[in-house]
Amino acid sequence: MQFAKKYFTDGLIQLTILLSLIGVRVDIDSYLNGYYSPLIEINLGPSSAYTQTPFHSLRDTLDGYSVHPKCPELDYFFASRRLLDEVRSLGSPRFPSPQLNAWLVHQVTAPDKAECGQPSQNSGTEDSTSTELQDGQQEGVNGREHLPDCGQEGDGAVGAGPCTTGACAVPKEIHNDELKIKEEDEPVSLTHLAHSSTLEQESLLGGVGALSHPSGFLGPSADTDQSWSQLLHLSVSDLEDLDSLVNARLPELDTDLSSALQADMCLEDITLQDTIMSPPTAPQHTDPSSPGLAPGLAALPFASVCNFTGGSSQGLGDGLDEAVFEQINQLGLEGLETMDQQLLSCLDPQLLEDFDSDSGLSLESSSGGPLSPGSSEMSSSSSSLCEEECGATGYSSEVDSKSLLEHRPWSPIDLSESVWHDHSYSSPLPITYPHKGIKEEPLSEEEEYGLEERELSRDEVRARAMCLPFSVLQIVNMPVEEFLEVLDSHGFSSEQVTLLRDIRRRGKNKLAAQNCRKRKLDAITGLQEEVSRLQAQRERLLRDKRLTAKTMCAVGQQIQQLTRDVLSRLRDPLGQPLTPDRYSLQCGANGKVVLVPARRPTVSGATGNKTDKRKKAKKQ
DNA sequence: ATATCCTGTCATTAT
DNA sequence: ATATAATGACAGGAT
Repeated sequence: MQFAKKYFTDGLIQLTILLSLIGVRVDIDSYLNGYYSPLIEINLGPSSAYTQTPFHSLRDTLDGYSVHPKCPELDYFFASRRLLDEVRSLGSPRFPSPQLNAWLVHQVTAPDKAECGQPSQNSGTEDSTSTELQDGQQEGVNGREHLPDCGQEGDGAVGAGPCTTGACAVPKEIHNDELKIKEEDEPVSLTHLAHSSTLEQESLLGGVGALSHPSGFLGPSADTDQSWSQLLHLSVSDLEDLDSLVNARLPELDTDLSSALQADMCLEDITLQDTIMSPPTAPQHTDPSSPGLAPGLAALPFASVCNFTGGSSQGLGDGLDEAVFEQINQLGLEGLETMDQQLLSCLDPQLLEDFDSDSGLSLESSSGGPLSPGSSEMSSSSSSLCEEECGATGYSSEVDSKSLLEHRPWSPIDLSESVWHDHSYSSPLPITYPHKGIKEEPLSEEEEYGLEERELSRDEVRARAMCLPFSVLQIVNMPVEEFLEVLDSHGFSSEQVTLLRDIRRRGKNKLAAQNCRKRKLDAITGLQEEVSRLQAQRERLLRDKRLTAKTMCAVGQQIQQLTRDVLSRLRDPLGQPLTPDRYSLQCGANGKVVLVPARRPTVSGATGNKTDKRKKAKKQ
C-alpha cells in the first residue's frame, strides 16, 4: 500500500511539474495529505528519522501561499500578485476618476466668427441648458473640418506652445454649442503617457512647486499647454481610476492635448449649466472597470481633488494596476527628496499618521534590519531545507542504523558525539561487546569508575543487572528482524524480554524526542525569520503608500491650477472671467467635462439651471 | 530557594 | 497485530 502511495505521489509530482511548465499552479501538498509533503523534503525512506511533522505546516509557506516546489517563476509571479494585494489592502487616498477626466479638455478654437463662418449661436441644436465644450468623435470631426478655415493647421508642435499654434494665432471661435477640439497629431500620446517613468513623476512633483509660485507662472497659453502636457505626462499611469480610463481610451486618444482653451471665451456661446467639454475621442460608454465613474458619483468638482486626504480613506489598491505600482516603486524615495515643501504641506498630517499607525502587524521592532524578501525567503527556505536534510542526519536513527549495520555484528561505534551527546548522567558507555570479543580500549581506573558509576544510563544499569549481553545502543539500533531473532534465540526470560523491549522502545523514543524538539526549534526559527521578513515588507509597502499619496496630492494641485487657468479663459455674459469660487469643472459619467456654476446645496443642479435660464429668457 | 532549560520517559495516536 | 514515528505532558537534573 505504501508503495502504491509512493507511486501515485511520484506521478502526481511529475504531473505537477508538467503543469507548472505551462503555467498552471498546482498545490500538490494538499493532495499528499502530509504523506510526503512538503515536497522539498527528500524521502529518506520509511525509517527516516526526519519525516513530516505538523511543524512543517507552519513553514514552507509564504503569506499563506504554498511555495511551489518546482516552478520558481510561478512563485515569483504569485509573490508579485501577493505584494500587490497587500499594497491594496493597505489602503490609500483615492483619486476619483471623474475628476481626472478633466484632463481631456482640449484646445478650443476661437477664431473670428465671421471668418470661420459660425454665425449660429445658441441655435438650440443642443439642449439649451447645456453646451458641449468638447464632444466625442463626432464633434472632433467637426472640429477638424473647421480647423482649416480657422487657420489652425499643423499645430502639432507642442513645444512651440499655444501661441505658435492656432490657439493664439487664429481668432477665437466658439461654435454655437460646442468648443472645438484639436484632434490632430499628438506629440505626446497617451500611450506614452501611460508609460510615464520615474523621472516624469519626479518632474511632476517639481512642477507642482512651480505652479504654486505665482512668479513662476508663465503666460497663460504656454502655461496651460505645459501644464496639461505635464499633467498628462506624469499622472495618467499613476492614478488608479485613470488607469482604467486610459487603458480604455488609449487607442483612440490621439488628441493634441497640448493645445489650450482659448481665452476670452464668451459665455454666451456656452451654457454654463450642464456645459460639457468632452474629449473628441472620448467614448460615450462608461468604463465598467471604473467604479468612480458611476453616474451618481461622477460629477465632482475639481476643487475637491485635493480634499481626498481629508475624507477619503478608501483603499487605493482596489483598482490599481501592477504597472502603476511598478512605476511608483521605480520612483523610489529619492523623488521625495526633491519634492517641494509646499507640496508636502498639502498632505493631510492625519493621513500620514494613519499610514504610520497602520499596524497590521504588531511585531517586535528588534527583529533585525529589513530583509530583502527574496534573499530572506531563499535563506529561510534553503537553510531550513539544509537543516532538514543535513541536520536531520545527525538525529536520524536510520543513519545510525546504517552505521551500525556497516559495523555489524555490533561493532563498537562511538555515537556519543552525535546521538548520545545529550545527558551527562545518561550518556551511554563506550560500547562493550562481551559476547563478541571486541577489543576494548584500556580504560583508566578513574574512567572505569566514572563509566560504571556516573555515565551508565538507567537502562544500561538495568541491562547489566539483568545480565543482558547487549548494550543499550545495540538493543536500540539493531534491525527489528535481528532484534526479534535475538529475543527468540537467546532463551531470555520474560523479564529480560520485557526489559529488552522497554530499552529498545525508550531508546527509539528518545531519538524521536530529540528529532521532535529539533524540528520544533527549527520551526520557531523559521517563523521568526518570516516575521522579520514580513515586517520589512510591511515597512516597504508603507513607504510606497506614502509616496503614492504624495503623488496624488501633486496631481491634485495640478488639476486645481489647471482648473483655475481654464476658468480664467472663460467669460460670463458680462464679459467677466470665471472664477473658481463661482464655477467649477466637473466630469460626467460619460467622460464629458462640464462647466458648472457654484450651486446652492439645496437646489438641484439641473432644476436650478433651467430656472435660471428661464429667468434669463424672461429678462431678455 | 526558585526559575528556567534540557533531557528522558510515558502515553497516545497515526502510519 | 506489531513496530515505529511523532508529539504532548511530565519528571528530574543542571544551571
